[in-house]
Amino acid sequence: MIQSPLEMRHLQTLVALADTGSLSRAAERVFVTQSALSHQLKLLEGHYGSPLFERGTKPLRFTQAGARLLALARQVRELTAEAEREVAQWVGGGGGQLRVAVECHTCFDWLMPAMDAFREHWPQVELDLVSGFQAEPISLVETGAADFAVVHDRPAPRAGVATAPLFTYETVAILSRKHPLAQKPWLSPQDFAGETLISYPVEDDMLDVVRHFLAPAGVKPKRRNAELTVAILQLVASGRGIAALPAWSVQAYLERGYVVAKPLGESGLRCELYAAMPESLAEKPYLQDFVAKIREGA
Amino acid sequence: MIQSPLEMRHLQTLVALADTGSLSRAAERVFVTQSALSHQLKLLEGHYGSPLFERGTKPLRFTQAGARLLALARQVRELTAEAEREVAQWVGGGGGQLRVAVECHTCFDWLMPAMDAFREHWPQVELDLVSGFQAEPISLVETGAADFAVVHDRPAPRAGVATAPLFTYETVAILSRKHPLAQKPWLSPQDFAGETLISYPVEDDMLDVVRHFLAPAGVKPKRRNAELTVAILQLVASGRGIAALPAWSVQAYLERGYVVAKPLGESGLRCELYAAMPESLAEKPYLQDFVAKIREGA
DNA sequence: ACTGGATCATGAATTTCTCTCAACAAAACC
DNA sequence: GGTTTTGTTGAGAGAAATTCATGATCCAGT
Repeated sequence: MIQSPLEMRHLQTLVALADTGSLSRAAERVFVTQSALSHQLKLLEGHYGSPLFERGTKPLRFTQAGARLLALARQVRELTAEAEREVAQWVGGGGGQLRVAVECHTCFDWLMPAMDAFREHWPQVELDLVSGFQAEPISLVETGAADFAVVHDRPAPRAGVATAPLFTYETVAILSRKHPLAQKPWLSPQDFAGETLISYPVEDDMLDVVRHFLAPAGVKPKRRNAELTVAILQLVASGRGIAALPAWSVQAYLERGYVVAKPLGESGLRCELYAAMPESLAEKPYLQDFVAKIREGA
Repeated sequence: MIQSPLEMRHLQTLVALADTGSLSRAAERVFVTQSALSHQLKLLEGHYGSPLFERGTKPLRFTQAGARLLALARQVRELTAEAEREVAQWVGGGGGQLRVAVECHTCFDWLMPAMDAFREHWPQVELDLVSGFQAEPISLVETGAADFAVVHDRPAPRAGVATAPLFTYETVAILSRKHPLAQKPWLSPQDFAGETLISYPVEDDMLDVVRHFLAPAGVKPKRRNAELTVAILQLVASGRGIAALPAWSVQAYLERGYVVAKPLGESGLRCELYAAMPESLAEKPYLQDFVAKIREGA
């Protein structure tokens, strides 16, 4: 065994690097500054006497050495997670329940894979979805009706409720390619004034656009609803109005040129997603694992 | 992936714990204080909510959780070492030579397994033994005639020569069961006065006993030589004299009651083994790995 | 049961490291 | 060519692991 400076955090970094394709995004993923990663990698590369990836390519490309260490990282992470799950199930008795409350429709896109992975790894934990569309999800946690809520922005601290950041994303305006506003580099709230906002059938203040973009500017466009993301896009493409969705949820359609996306405001509208859990459960390994799975997007 | 406090150092600790069977010996093995390990393990056990091994049994017994993590540790260490060897061979070109000089006969007992493992892992490195029995091994390194020397005690720093601690051991006196001195709890230098010292055919000052025990007290017993450890034991058992050998090298014979061992001095004679290497090579991964293999005893 | 020695635990202080911060360099992108 | 994104670097702050000193516990041998 070579005494090496390789630590778990380096393995996490490598995986995040491969998953995100850039230093700065990898830094977000592991909740440190990109400066930290730069230092980390400099040290590693110094130790191995070789660069681990080519900088300045998008996405970055690993060198042979980097790729080998990345493979190691994936193996080790997998093995470690497995061992720790086993131990946790012996120690914790294996039981438990996890009732998930969600307030945003698009969340299901990433929630489903995470839930699937979870079910496989924690078969003894009862996993349920409780609708969060009527009540505020966080109050469901507070009252004990849910064990896990996905909420927007950092929630105000409440007694008995722990929170953890999940990830951030950008919500963008979606327009038909032929829409007049498609010429602008970005959209202002006023641009929505005469338009129809196409969205999921939820309350106004459950929508990122309304809460953080339109409402502050006093703009209240007409609304039209659709249950499914594809349906919304259909309406947008046929010129029935504008939508506002998380950038990643429409990635595929943008690449095909089906519709176009525009930032909301000059610097875009970034939204943060947080998890809220009962403090009594926050330390449970299966809950922490669930959070981790969501962060990794699987 | 559960975000866990499990770090590489913890895995090293677990393996050392299993190999040595006690906290304090494991601490020696990883070159930290026993206190450090105690803290480490307390943290780990706190995290997993379960003890990892039963204390106060000799050797210690792992719990189910501890055993699982130990298995993980072994896996991860193996995978990591393998990956790093590959990377090192790509980066370093794979070549190199390793000429080993040794000054003590018993060293071969642990050197051979280490060399065997090394040959397997670094097939491209030329591994040779150069006799260190005529010259002082460390000067062979200094003159460039050897790349690796095993020496006693911490060597005085020399220009261009790097040193690294290998391990410590106790050398004990070996007597026939019927020998009068076998009644004493420990032997003083004076006890050797009228006796015959049976040892390997090397200079006086190459023997731990002489250099650190007898010579300082001005005692110079008669000497009689044998090439092989078994031969020495033979002579001892038949009452021809006393030997002084590393405790671990005669372990098997002691258990069978073939001979008896006595500490040299009231608190025993502990010897330290060091490696001396050219500074220019000290950082080479294959050299560090060789050191590591020796420390692990394989 | 008592004593001596070895093994392990604990708390405070220190050292060691990593991270962040802030300013800079280098690309990339209009 | 300016402007924005992305990565680098050095210094300082903060956290965490280690050591040191000491106390508790356990086992062996009488």
